[in-house]
Formats: sequence, structure tokens, C-alpha cells
Amino acid sequence: MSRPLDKKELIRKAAIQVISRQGYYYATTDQIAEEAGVAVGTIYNYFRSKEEILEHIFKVEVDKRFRYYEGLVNQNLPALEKLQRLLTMHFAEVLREPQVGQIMVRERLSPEDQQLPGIRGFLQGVPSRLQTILEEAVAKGEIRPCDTEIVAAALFGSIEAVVSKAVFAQDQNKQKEFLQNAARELMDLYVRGLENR
Amino acid sequence: MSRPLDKKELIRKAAIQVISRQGYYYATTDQIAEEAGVAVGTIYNYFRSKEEILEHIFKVEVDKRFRYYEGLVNQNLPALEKLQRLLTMHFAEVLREPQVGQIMVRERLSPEDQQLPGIRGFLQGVPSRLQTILEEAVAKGEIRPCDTEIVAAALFGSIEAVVSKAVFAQDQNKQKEFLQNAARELMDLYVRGLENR
Amino acid sequence: MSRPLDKKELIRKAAIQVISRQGYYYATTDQIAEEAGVAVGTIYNYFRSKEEILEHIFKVEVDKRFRYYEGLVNQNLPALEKLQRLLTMHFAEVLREPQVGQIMVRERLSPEDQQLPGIRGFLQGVPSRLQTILEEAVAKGEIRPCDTEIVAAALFGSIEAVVSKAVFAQDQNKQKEFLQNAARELMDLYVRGLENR
Amino acid sequence: MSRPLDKKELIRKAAIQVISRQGYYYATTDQIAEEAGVAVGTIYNYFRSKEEILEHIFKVEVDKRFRYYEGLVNQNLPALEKLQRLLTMHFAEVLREPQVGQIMVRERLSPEDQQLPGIRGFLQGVPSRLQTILEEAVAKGEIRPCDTEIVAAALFGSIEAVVSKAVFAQDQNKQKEFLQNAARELMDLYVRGLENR
DNA sequence: AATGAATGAGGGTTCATTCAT
DNA sequence: AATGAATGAACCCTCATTCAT
Repeated sequence: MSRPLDKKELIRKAAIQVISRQGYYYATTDQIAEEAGVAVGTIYNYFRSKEEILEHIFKVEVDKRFRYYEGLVNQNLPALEKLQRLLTMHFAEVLREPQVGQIMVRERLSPEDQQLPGIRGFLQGVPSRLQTILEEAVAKGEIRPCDTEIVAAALFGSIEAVVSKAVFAQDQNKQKEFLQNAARELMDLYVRGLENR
Repeated sequence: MSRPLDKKELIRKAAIQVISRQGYYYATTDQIAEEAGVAVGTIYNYFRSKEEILEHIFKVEVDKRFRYYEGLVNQNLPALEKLQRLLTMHFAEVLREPQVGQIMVRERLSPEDQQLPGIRGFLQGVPSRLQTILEEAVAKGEIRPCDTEIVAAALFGSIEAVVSKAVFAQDQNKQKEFLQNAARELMDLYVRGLENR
Repeated sequence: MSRPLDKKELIRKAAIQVISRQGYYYATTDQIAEEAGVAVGTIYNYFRSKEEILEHIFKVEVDKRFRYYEGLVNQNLPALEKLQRLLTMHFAEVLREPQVGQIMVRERLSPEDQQLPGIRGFLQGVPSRLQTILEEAVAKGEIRPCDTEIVAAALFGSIEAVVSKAVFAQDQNKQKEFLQNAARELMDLYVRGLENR
Repeated sequence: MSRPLDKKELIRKAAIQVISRQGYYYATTDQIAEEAGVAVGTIYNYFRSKEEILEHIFKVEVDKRFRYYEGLVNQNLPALEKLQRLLTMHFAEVLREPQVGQIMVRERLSPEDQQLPGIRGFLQGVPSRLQTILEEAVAKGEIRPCDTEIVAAALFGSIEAVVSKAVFAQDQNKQKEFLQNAARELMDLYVRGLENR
């Protein structure tokens, strides 16, 4: 009894290993297959192309974040609390699978022509959701008026930079500590920076 | 009268066009040669490999920043003023050659194995210099104590994200306005966020 | 109650659809299976290989012609009448299943190494039977002496060319008219061309 | 001093060897390169794809025929004489390069979708030119009225069948004799068949 | 008999790099 | 220094065939 989904998962996991190690362009389908313990052909029973694997990796992560976001957005919470939780959740996920984090910070940018929809979803969806929360916070008077588009972009960049730093650090123990401190420090920074005085 | 350096510059400029348009991996040496109006072979009289072209592009930019930084660091100025000037200078440069900006935000991350020294210089040098300034600011009491490593990384990320947003925007007029607003907004954000109250 | 033979027929019919549409080399076993509404594996319960399907398609048609020919050959008829009937029968069959006609004109030639026995049977059997009839006609004085080998080949070629033209024509109504005219025209041409004056 | 045309010719010739031996689909670019004594990559400096090689092979032959046809068409000759000369020229060419003949009879038919323009030129151009000559002959009263479209197709088919027979014959001496006889026999056949009595 | 996921050899094509001119 | 044709390793992907269920 072979459950296809398991095999697709297997390949996704293998691809994460190889792509995080070598980068997308230097990762070969043969390597991914070998890492997964399947034949190359098998990959193509689950993905139409190498690109689609990368897209799927992004999609899984993006869906996870967006589902969490959806569950959060309509709750009766201070906007800043929502932001805090999102950030914490994101960092926790990165910590759980640092290699996925590596891939996401590394491979998200490619020329518009070959930009994968799944990646666009990440690149546009995340900041726009951050912006939505910021606007709510401004409306509620939790933070001062500001250019929410710029601040959202800056926040997104801060987060990715911190993830990048964590994720490319050798020591796995420091990773955890670093990310926990970073979450606090970032919230602190942005809360103060946006505070309504 | 074309001196070798001129030709190297010619190739660098052509490479910037092509790489910013297609991305490093999809940019071919043939295309770069054609854009430069020289033969492929000529490229290899000035660069040892395709990688070295990318590295050179980074190096030119990094040197520019670091030279500016060196001229700044020993001046008798408030640390925050130094930060402000650095940031302004950086954004002005990006505005002057947005395509270089594109390349820098896009190609800076690649697997460690292939990481070019020139890129590492950018990736580690810039945040570490930001960190130095932040430490000076803390020491002088201009800003509150904080984890300068994290804040420097966050600041670097914010800057790159804003550049990224500007640089991938279609409208060139908005680019300018956006980057000017962004410089002010970012400084505002970080100054408030780090302010000693 | 589906007897194995039914399924083999099912696959043969499906293969005819797909191969006539795409050509033998571009027709995949998956497509044939899908068209037949069976699994790929099932094909291999009835055919040893993809080639054998093509061979079978030819064999069915060739057998049909040869059986008709056998019933004709010993009858007491003018040789030219036999030729006429063969030709009429062939065109009627093509009209009944134009796609088989397409396959036969298209796929009959392949390198000797891979030449399938079933195709050889068609390629050599048909002209040699035409030649036999022509020789009979010469012997009976119905037609003038001629190089029957060449004339048989020419006749075979004429027929295939006309079939090809009919079969690749879009309009199905014209097909019928065209083939009927062609049968008459061809007989006319060859009867006059070979007539004993 | 390397003249590109020579190299393109070299590859064309090699491709003719390999394709006539194995058939287009079983001929690999590696084999063609080896036969030509060049690297695979070199092929792609002269042809955009494997298909384009086949197309080029056809084009060269078709151009040869069409050029000859153009030189013939406006001469003050009986139409049947023109036909005769065309046929003789064609058979002489086939005799000179039987392998090209093999390729032309073998690879000319493939599904419309992937039909190469160069092949279409052959498949439509030749019969339509034959038809033009036949119409002229009818107009001049050299031959009886007939359906020139069908007769042209039949003639084309006859020629190709004869070529096919010659070209797949082992013995090279017989080839010559056979084709010479065939030219005479075919003209005889069609002249009688179309004669105005 | 029927299934269809798994297989992996093999194919067409690309492109950074070289080197004779 | 400049050229650009030649190179060939390496890549992504296909698809006929198999075999455990």
C-alpha cells in the first residue's frame, strides 16, 4: 500500500536537504533522487519539473504561515500582539527546519520572467499581511502614524536578515538562543520605534 | 585609445545589464560579451571566470561603501549622524545605478561552498561596520543598550528590503521618491526604536 | 463478459487513434492505455512491446487484404478485373478506417534493423501480389509486356500516395469523393498505360 | 582559416549517413557528431536543433529540384519532355546519393503538428509542380484531359515507390540499372496512360 | 487478469571555458 | 590583445517496461 503523499513528502524533504546544501541551481535532480532513495523518474511522477519542487517547498511554508495568519487576524487582540505571535511562530518554524529557512531567504529572488507563482505569493503576501496588521495598529492608536508600506518592507527585511544570520550559523545551539533573543529584540525595536508617545 | 582598464569597465557594465536582467545563473557569457560588444574570449582576458565578474561587481560597490565609511568613521560626529550619512549615501548610489542594487540584493546569497570572497566581504563587512557604529552610539549614550549584532543585522535587512522594493518597482520616478521617503522613515524608525529615554 | 480478445481489440483500436494522431514515435504507451481506458500494465498482457502493437495493426490489415486476395486469385476472372477489385476493396477499407490508412502510409518505412516482420509482410507482400496479377495479365495478353516489378512498385506507390492525400485531407466528405474518383482515375491510367494495342 | 559552410556541410553529410542508417528518431546527436568527427556542441553552432538538421537535408534537395524546375519551366519544350527531364534528373540525384533518397522517402511523413516547413515544401511543392506541368500538357493537347491533381499525386507516389525500391536494394550495381529502367518504364506508362488518342 | 508507481538508461541541449589564429 | 569556433561534461526530463499488490 503506497501512499503517494508520503512519497511526495519524501521527495520534498530530500530536495530541502540538497537545495539548502547546494543552492537551487547547483542541486541536481539526480542528487535529490539519491537523497530521497528513489529513481529520478519517480520525482517526475510527483512534480512536473525541478522548478515545481522549489515552488512546492515555498508553498508548504507559505500556506503554514497564511493559515496561522488567518486564524489570528479576526481575533480580538491588540495588533501588536498579533505581530508578536506571527513573528514568534515564524521563528519557531525556522528553528524547527532551519534548512527550509535557508532556502526561503536564498531563493526567493529571481528575475521576474522566471519568478514562480509560489514564490511571488511569499514575496508579496507576507509583507502585505504585515502591512495590514500595521495599519490596524495605527487605526487603533497602538502605534504612531507611519508609512506602513515602508515599515512593513523593513520589518520583513529585518526578519529575513535575522533568519539568514541564524540559519547560516554553524552552531545549532546558538541558533536557538540567537533566534529567541532576536524575536525579543526585534519586537522591542519596532514597538519602541513605532510607539505612540 | 582604449586602455585595458576601460575594457574591464566595459565588461563590468555590460555584465551588470545582463545579470540584473536575467539573474546570474541565467546570464550567459555570450550575452555579456554581446552586450559589451566584445568577443567571449576577451572576457577571459580580464576575468578568470564568470564568477569573478560577479565578484568584481560586488567588490567595486563594497569598496565604494567602505571608502566612504573609512572617511566617516574617525570624524568627530555623533554616531547616529554617521549612520544617517551612510544610509543616505547607499540609497543615493542605488538610485544612481538601480541595476547594481538589484544584483546585490539578489545574488548575495549562495551556498557556502561557492561563496565568493567579494560577496562575503559585503555580507559580513557591511553589518559588522553597522554594528561598530551602533556600539559607538551605545558607548556615547546616543542610543540605549541593545544587542548590537542583532540590531545591525536587522538594520541591514531593512535596508536591503527597501532597496529591493524600490529596485523592482517599475516606475522610475517613484523609485526616487520611495527611496527618499524610505531613508527618512528608516532613520526615524531606528532612532526612535533605539532612543535613550 | 469481456474476453481477452476483446481487450486486445480495445487496445488495438486505441493505439490506432493515438498513433494516427501523433505518429508512432510520439505516441506513448500511457496515452494508448488512457485512450483504451486500461492501465499501462494491461497493454503488456497482450503485447510484448510497443512495437508489437504497431506490428499487430499492420498484420490485421495485411491479413484482411491477403484473405481477400486469396479468394480472388483462383477465380476465373480477367486479371485486370482482379486488380480493379483489389483496388476498390483497399480504398473502401481505407475509407472505413482512414486512421489505419494514415498509419500504414506513415509508419511502413523504418530502418532495416528495426523492421518489423508484420510491416515487411505489407511492404513486400502487397507489391509482389500486384506483380503476380500483372504477370498473369501479361500472360493472358490482357496487357502489353512490361517490367512487372517496376510497374507493380509504381502502382503500389500511386495507391499509397492517393491514400495519403485522401487521408490527410481535413474534409471527410471530400475524402469519399476523392477516393472514388481516384480509384477510377488510377485504373483508367494504368489500364491505358498498359493496354495491348 | 575555418570556413563555417564547410563544417555545416560536414555535419549535414554525417547526419545523412547516420539518419539513413538508423532512421531519424533512432539517430542520436552523439552519433552524428562522432560520424562528423566533431563534438556534439559543434552541431549546435550550425543547427538550432536535431530537427533543423533533417529540415536542412530536405531543403538542400528540394532547392536543387526546384532550381532545376525553374530553369525548365519557361523553356519552349513539350510538357512531356519537361516531365521526362525532371524525372531523369531526380533519379540521377538519387543515384548519386542514395542515402538522401532513403531519408526523403522515409522521413517525409510525420504528424501535421510536428511537420517541418522544409518537409512540407517537399511534400506539397513537388506534386504541385508536377501538376502544373500536367496541366500545361493537357492545355497543349499533349495528353488527354484528366484529373491532374490525382494523376500528379499518383505520379509522385510512383516515383517515390521506385526510389524506395532502388534505395533499399542491397546491390549498388542493380540500383543503377533499376533506376534507369524505371525512368523509362514510368515515362512509358504515364505517357501511354495519358495519351490523347 | 489488472493495476500503476517505480525504474533508470538514454536523449537533446546548454554553456563556461579554451586556444589556434 | 582580441577573436569566436570548438569543446564535452553535465543537466533536466522522458517513457518503455517491470512487478508487487
